[in-house]
Amino acid sequence: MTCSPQHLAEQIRQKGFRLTRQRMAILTVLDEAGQHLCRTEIYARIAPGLTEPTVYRNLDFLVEQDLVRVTHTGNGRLEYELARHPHHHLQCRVCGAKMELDANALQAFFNGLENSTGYRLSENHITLMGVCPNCKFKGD
Amino acid sequence: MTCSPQHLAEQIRQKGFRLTRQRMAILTVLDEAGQHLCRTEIYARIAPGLTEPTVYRNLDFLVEQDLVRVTHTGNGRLEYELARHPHHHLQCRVCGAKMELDANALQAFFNGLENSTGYRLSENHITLMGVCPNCKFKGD
DNA sequence: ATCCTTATTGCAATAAGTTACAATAAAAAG
DNA sequence: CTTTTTATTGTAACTTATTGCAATAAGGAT
Repeated sequence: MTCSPQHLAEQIRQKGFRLTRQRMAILTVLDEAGQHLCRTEIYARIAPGLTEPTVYRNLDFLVEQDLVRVTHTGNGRLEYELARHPHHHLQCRVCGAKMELDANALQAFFNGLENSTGYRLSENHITLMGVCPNCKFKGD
Repeated sequence: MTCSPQHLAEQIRQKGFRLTRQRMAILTVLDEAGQHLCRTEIYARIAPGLTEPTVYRNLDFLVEQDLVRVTHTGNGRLEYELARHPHHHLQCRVCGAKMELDANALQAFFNGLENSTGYRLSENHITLMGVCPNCKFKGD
């Protein structure tokens, strides 16, 4: 896997930044979780010895460096995960179930928008809200 | 205009909720701003006498009732505006310029996703990030 | 291995946001 | 108009997030 914590750590060095135990700890937590976590969850899971400002600042840093991806969920919170394969999310606003949308599924749409607006679209990890088939059925 | 503060206020009553001066004050601030505002900005602009919990709770309430629309911007903050015509935003991550995307421009894309996923997509006000033509030119 | 440089961290103070619950007031009924 | 009901608000305590700055330690140089 090209996105192990070790690999990401190496990228921090290559970009000319310092690899600290604090940054390593955050990457490890995200790796072991294997899913989106919000800031407080990350802070809670991390081994004692890191302060909140450090954790939050480093999350911002890792996002800026494209080593961690951030998305906003239905509840308005930001959630973080290691930047593995690009994807988006579709979340049910009733039961909260989430499904991944492959980035390719949105590519054509993004291309069309680039043509019509002149913008270059980049690094959008979006979470769309909807109602899943299950809850839709119950609702009817 | 079908979305004046007065009209929205009337809808609150029609839905069986109470029209309080606090709710009216929030709608008025959003109306007079005529643009997205984040929570702290709204709280700052509002006439004295409203408390933070009241402002924030009512923003949540108004969003739930579809009278106010919320979107997440590039900086991770949530921004609010009166629910006028449905649209989305495209924001330049370099200079911050924003442009509106008409909801119709995304309709075909949403329809396709509904077919392939089985989800019903509802009330997504999304903000896509990109680089505007201007900044793209300077960058090259 | 030791010394430098300065990016990064921790601390302390502050600001922003949340929660639980008692007090208030909007709207309906008499 | 007065009373009643209960949705809504304000208060106070608490949790989470941010900021400025001095102390620390990562990584390059000697």
